[in-house]
Amino acid sequence: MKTQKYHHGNLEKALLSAGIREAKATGSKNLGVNSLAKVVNVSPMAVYRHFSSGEVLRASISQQAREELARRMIKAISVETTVKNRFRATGRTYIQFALKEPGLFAVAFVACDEGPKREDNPSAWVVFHDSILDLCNAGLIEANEVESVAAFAWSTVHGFATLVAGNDPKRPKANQNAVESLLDRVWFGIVKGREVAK
Amino acid sequence: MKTQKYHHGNLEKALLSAGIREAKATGSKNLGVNSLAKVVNVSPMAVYRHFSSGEVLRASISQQAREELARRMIKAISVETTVKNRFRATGRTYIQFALKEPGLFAVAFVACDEGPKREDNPSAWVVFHDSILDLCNAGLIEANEVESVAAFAWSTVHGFATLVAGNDPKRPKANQNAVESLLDRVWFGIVKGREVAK
DNA sequence: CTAATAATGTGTATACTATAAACATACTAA
DNA sequence: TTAGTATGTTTATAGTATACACATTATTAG
Repeated sequence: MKTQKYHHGNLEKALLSAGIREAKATGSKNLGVNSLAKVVNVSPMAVYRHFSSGEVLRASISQQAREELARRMIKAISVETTVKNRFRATGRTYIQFALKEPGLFAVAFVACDEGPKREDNPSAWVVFHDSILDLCNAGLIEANEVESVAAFAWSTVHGFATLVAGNDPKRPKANQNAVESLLDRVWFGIVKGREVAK
Repeated sequence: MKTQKYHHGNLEKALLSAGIREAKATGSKNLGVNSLAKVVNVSPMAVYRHFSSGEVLRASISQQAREELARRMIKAISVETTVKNRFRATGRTYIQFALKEPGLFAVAFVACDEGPKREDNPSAWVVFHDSILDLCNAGLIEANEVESVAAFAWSTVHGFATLVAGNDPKRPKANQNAVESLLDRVWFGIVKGREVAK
């Protein structure tokens, strides 16, 4: 058994890990300074040596969650062979993330500043946006449509994920067919009927 | 000046009104039991005579916000003359609500149970869903597509509204053109390229 | 009309949470 | 080794939710 050292070793990382664990289990509840400090066996004030406030701590946890999503999207893209399929894979992964990790998803997009911003770490938005730029490079959409398409596709996928991530039984069902049907409709919206053939 | 009566008169309504006012001004901050009690000049514990907990109070305020949105959608629909335009009006109003009343919109859909549920009061979801049933009645979509279309259209509009309601400058712009372009794409996704003519 | 009772509000007390300030310990570098 | 810095703890303050007991008013039954 390891004796309780005065210094934790890597409290910052421990807090973020604990936050992610709590988020997976219970969403945005239990992400308070005191409760997380207790989880990692440290006094509440120790947290402030690494995060200037509880809000900042939660924002960091939120970003960790978004980076996890981005990693899954990148992985999903890597096995696809066409720009269209890569694009669909990003959307599919996004929605599946919300379904499989509703707590993490909720934390990832709670009042966050996620948007078209390139950070050091993989950003879900950037991965998504890049897949749309690829559609443009492949000639499937016009250059002046990129932002419009991005807003539309991101909105649909994010909206659907948000709606299905809630555990309210009255929300839209999200079985395999529902997701693929949604992605079909997104595609029609993107190409505006120009290319309806599969 | 009216003397402070021991009984407030209609504390429940006063709390909800105060909550809506605070929500318009600052979103979901300042919707605590103590702060709202102070706003209406009543002791914190008085709140519990009308709402069993702070969570229940906030859920009621949230529902008020959703009903306000539903009223605006109904009003917008009333001046349109075609099923397609009525449908577009619901989406447009939804997005404009998020733009004009970001605080109210945030409160309306914070961890709420909004979904396909018919309540006594006008529900935004029901208004939206009905406009899609009308598309079906008009023969623009098939009966077996109704739920798929509803999930798609609601997701897109809700997702876009969510993204633009945040005041992060890096989010999608939401000028007139952006909104109409989004609604165009939703329409293509609904009819799946079958009817691309305006 | 009056008295019991129900409805509604207040005051006090407890338990959390966030965080400031002062102090303690341990790591690092001169 | 020692001074300085980084990282933790303790203590104290303020805010929030809410249980419990009590006060006041409204309503209703006799």
